[in-house]
Amino acid sequence: MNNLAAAFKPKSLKLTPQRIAVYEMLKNTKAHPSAETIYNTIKEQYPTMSLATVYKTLKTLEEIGLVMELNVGEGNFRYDSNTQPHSHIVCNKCGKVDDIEDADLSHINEAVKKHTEYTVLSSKVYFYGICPECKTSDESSN
Amino acid sequence: MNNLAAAFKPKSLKLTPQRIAVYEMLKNTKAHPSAETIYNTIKEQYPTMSLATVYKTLKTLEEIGLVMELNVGEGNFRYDSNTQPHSHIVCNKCGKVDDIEDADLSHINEAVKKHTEYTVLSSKVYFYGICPECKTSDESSN
DNA sequence: ATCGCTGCAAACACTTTGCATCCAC
DNA sequence: GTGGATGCAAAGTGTTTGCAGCGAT
Repeated sequence: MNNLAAAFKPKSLKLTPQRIAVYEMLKNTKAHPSAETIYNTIKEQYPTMSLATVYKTLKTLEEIGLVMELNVGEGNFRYDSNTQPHSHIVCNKCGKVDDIEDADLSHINEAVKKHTEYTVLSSKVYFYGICPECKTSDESSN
Repeated sequence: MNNLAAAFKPKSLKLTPQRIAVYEMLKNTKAHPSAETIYNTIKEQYPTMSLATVYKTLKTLEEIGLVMELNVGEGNFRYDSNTQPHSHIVCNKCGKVDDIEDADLSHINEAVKKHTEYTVLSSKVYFYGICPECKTSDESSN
């Protein structure tokens, strides 16, 4: 939350309970939730919270670099409060999204510069597969 | 189009003019168009074509592996008739999407297996940057 | 002739916007 | 006190679906 205050002050953004709740919720999960999921979670404690506010807050947080949007190809966005470069893996069965933090993929940005005339600024890498839990339930259903 | 006939016959899918038009249009462009763009292009020659048919056709083509969906994070899907593994680069200025075909990124699937308990099946890599055309127009506007 | 495909319109899911009220500063 | 934020509802996108008529096999 100190993160929030520090980032908000110079932009004269207001530190509202709703914004704090959205950011704290994201900080405390590894699930990369969608706006809808964030809304449903927070609503339990902030019954007045509206989905539009969640969207507006996420957009604000993204603009100041505290949150990043993920798009794993489901047709909606997921959000991640880890803004360090890292890749993600999606379970093709249950749709879960996990971080992949330790694999160093930073060299691919360098590698690709030899093959394009674009100025390369960033990259997003998504892996797809089957998570351990779904592998286990596969076995039991066979 | 022989591709189409060959892929359709065993699945008893019908080879309609609309489906041919969608697939040929995708085969003849490098622009990774959205469904809407495909629709607008084809409509000139097939005025009766409907957007719903474009969507249905793209879904069918994807299911039989003749087309792949791209999701560069715009909130819609783009389509690519090149189903060989390759990555894409998106211009942050004009939104253009280009193929990156020569950079060998296949090793990242192997690399990531050391860092996850998922069974890794596939990956999607998107680079973001500025395309040569937009770099040039930047200079002239400065 | 059959069964799948088309095309229209309506429905849907996700996200954004307008605006009156509210509250952090 | 003021200007930005909230929350509702309505509108906007992109995509999917239902169904009657059509057309490829």
